[in-house]
Amino acid sequence: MRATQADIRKRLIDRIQSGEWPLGSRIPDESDLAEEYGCARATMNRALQALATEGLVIRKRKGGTRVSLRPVRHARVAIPVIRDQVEALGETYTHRIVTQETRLPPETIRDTLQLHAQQDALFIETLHCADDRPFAFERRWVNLDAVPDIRNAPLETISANEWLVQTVPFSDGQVTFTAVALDTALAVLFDTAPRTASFTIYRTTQIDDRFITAMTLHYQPGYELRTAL
Amino acid sequence: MRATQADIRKRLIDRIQSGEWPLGSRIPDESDLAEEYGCARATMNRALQALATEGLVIRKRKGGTRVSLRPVRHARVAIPVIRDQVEALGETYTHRIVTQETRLPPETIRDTLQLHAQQDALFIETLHCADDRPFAFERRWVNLDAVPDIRNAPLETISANEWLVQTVPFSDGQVTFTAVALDTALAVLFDTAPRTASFTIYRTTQIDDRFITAMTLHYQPGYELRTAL
DNA sequence: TAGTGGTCTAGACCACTCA
DNA sequence: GAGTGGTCTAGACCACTAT
Repeated sequence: MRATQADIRKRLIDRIQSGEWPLGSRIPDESDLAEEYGCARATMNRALQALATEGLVIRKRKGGTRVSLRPVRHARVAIPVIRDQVEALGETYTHRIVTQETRLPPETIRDTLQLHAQQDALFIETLHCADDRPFAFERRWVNLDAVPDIRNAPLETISANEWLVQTVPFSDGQVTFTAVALDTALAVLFDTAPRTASFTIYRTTQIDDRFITAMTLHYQPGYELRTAL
Repeated sequence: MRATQADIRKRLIDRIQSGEWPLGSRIPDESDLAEEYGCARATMNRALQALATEGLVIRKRKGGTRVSLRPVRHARVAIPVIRDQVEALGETYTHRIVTQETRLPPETIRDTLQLHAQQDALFIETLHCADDRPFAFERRWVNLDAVPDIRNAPLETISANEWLVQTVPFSDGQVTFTAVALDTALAVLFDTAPRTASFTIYRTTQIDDRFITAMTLHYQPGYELRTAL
């Protein structure tokens, strides 16, 4: 069988793990390795690029390819729509709008969404439930200039989370994971003690330089976000 | 200038965002698109594969390429060595071993590391500090069969975290992010109130089918893990 | 400035999977 | 069975950067 990129990658990793190529050392260049493994340079290039993406090697033009001294591993975390997350657990998704109003946002939100000084924004609080039990609580500000149509969206039927994903798909954004203590009102919602720890995601969404929405999502106590390295 | 994969990708995304290719619709195949954009099929293939990796389109042999109905975004999170994390903040890293002993692990750890019934494992608790302030607290079990040399490692000088990254680099593993309430002892360490919320990472590490270590890492209250979508 | 990786082209064959 | 994506080859030129 012909050598594939995946095979070659494994064999290269072996040479690193075995210590044949120590951390920080320079390894042969693409052309030499391609010849050694009997493949085209393009194939070896793909294999080495994959290793670079994983953080195992560092590649520089003219500088060659080196085994990473400080391999930084990356985890790829899926950020699904909450409905999908609940349904993936085999439970029934429902949501309830707790607050929905158009008003002046606080300064931090105004800065984040890059709004003008006296510009209103849409504020929505949504409780997401799994089998009627609270699953996550969402606080969201929406830039009405960026998505004016949301004024007419049936948010009782389709959550702002879903509506935005369908309407402004493929946006860019920033995500922050953290842990916060639930305030009293949220503790009541989740039927737990005040100050219980909640896994929390803070997220902003934009398309190009147009800031669309800023959201805080508090998950139910005990929620875990899992992934493979 | 010749059309590059990145240019083409942007132009394809535009056609999706503009609604020309609605969610769920099938888009032309590689060869047609390559002809339309005046590039080789391999180039178009790379562009489309990138979109597939981002979750924007779904590709199937014979089935063609479709715009994803439910785009699942992914965030790529770096999992650095804690020393690097602290030093990236411009602070000085130190660590202190709180506990270090070889003993029988609890059942959950025994299962996770796939140890025999009466097999000892190394238990280490480490406090990681930034400018002498507690930064994160690590509880770790190490499979001594997998890395016997750790018995002789100078763990006071180099933390188990760093030693393992250098010794068994490029391992696979599972990562779980969650929020937990600090117990009393940890609250004292972090100089905060008991039950304060702590961003917590649970992680296991393996090479092939060899389980090396299981670790719980409690970050200081207020810690945030940031990334871009 | 020369060596190295980055990436495109044109062609080929293969592997899935839908009809 | 036929259409589509998956991926390899061989060659070329370009862009960065270490020396």
